[in-house]
Amino acid sequence: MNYQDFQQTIDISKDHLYREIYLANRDQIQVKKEKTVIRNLSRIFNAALKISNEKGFQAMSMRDFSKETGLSMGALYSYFASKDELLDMLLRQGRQLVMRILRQHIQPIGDPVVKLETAIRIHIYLSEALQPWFYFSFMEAKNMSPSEKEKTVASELYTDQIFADILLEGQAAGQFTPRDPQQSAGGIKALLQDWYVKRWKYAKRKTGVDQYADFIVEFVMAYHRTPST
Amino acid sequence: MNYQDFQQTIDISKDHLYREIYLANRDQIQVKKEKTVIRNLSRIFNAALKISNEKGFQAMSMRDFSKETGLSMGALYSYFASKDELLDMLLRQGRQLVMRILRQHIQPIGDPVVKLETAIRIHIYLSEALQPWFYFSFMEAKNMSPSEKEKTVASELYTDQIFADILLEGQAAGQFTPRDPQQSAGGIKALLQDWYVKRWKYAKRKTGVDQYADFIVEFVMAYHRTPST
DNA sequence: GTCTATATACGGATAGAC
DNA sequence: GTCTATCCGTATATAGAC
Repeated sequence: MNYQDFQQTIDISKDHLYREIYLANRDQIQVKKEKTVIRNLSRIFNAALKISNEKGFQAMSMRDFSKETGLSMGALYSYFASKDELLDMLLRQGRQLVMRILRQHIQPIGDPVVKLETAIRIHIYLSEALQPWFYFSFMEAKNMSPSEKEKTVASELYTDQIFADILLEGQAAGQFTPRDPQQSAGGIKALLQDWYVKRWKYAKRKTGVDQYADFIVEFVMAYHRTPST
Repeated sequence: MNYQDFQQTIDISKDHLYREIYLANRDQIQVKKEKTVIRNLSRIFNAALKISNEKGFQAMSMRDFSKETGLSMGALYSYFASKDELLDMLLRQGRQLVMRILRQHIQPIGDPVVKLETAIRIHIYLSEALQPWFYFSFMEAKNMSPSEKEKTVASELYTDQIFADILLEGQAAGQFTPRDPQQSAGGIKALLQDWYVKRWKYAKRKTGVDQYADFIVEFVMAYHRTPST
């Protein structure tokens, strides 16, 4: 699989995304016309990610935000109860989408070597497709409400565990070198995160997403398919 | 070298650190008694790093800050002209210290294989010794003044280049597998950064700094001292 | 050198008109 | 559904007493 193949599978999901978000947050949202809500939620999410990724969520004033969305401050507050709740909504909905896509792509695969490569590629491709959200979630962890913070931590540990499990399985089958799976999983995650955290660097060097994925796969495989020292 | 060896070399530098900072910022600091300045600068730096690493530099109010330092707001403003200048001073002084120690330890080494291992270990040990500053610098990059931001980016690229140069040298000598040195250097940096960015995770797993350094060295060496596929 | 008290601006949030 | 006008708290920064 390469990035283009992946993109096609995710575009379908994105079509229904804002409708889902609307349905999941019906109680909070005071506006009732579905079409309006979907249009404005899309503006709200995009604007929040854009401004936050430039200067941070806290530094984004509601006046900045109002300007970027094209909605008045009064109108905005009929979509969420407070700025903090907007933050929680963004994180919650993004996390759900990410988790769903990850599971969809990784679960069906049997062979550990193929599964490891697929898990790496899907992570990178997904963080490319949803780069603003990934960066946002990474940088704003500090500002989250305790309950959201907890879920973000849990989600980080969960994806670590996906990799650790694949490695364990492959070691049991004799396909991978014996290494500490937890430690390896952490290392892999660090390499995956660099793609969306240091985007400016890779843009500057004109490194493409497929090129980066190839590199990480080789790097990781060299450690896990070589006799240990 | 292990972390304990490293610590002894850095403690000496730390003794003179605040005196240096005082001398470098004499023009800005209105207080003239050296002993007082050094004592208060130490409080100021530690408090700023502590609060910022909990909730971010912007979210740290001058009232919080005053409480943590034990100095009144009026007194604080005789050590820096504005909150933004405090941020710049913190970053500038930290960067200088980090660069100096890196160069000291890495430059004298000849053999590329030893040099690569040493560069990795020194980076990790240094980020352990100065963890609050490293985390701070990483997370606050967004809020920096344009000139500071530029210097932080330059510093990131500079340390990338240190690794790339070692790899190139080793490849020329036939000691390393041919790989893209820029790409490898970026990957190594990502692994090094995880140690101070995800400290909570390693603390939870009780992974020690020497254990982490051993892991990264093995991981990196597996990729660079194996026949390429 | 350090404090307390305060000037001044900007933040999030809401009420009520349209 | 959306807008404008405004409330009120809290932010940074400073002036002047000690």
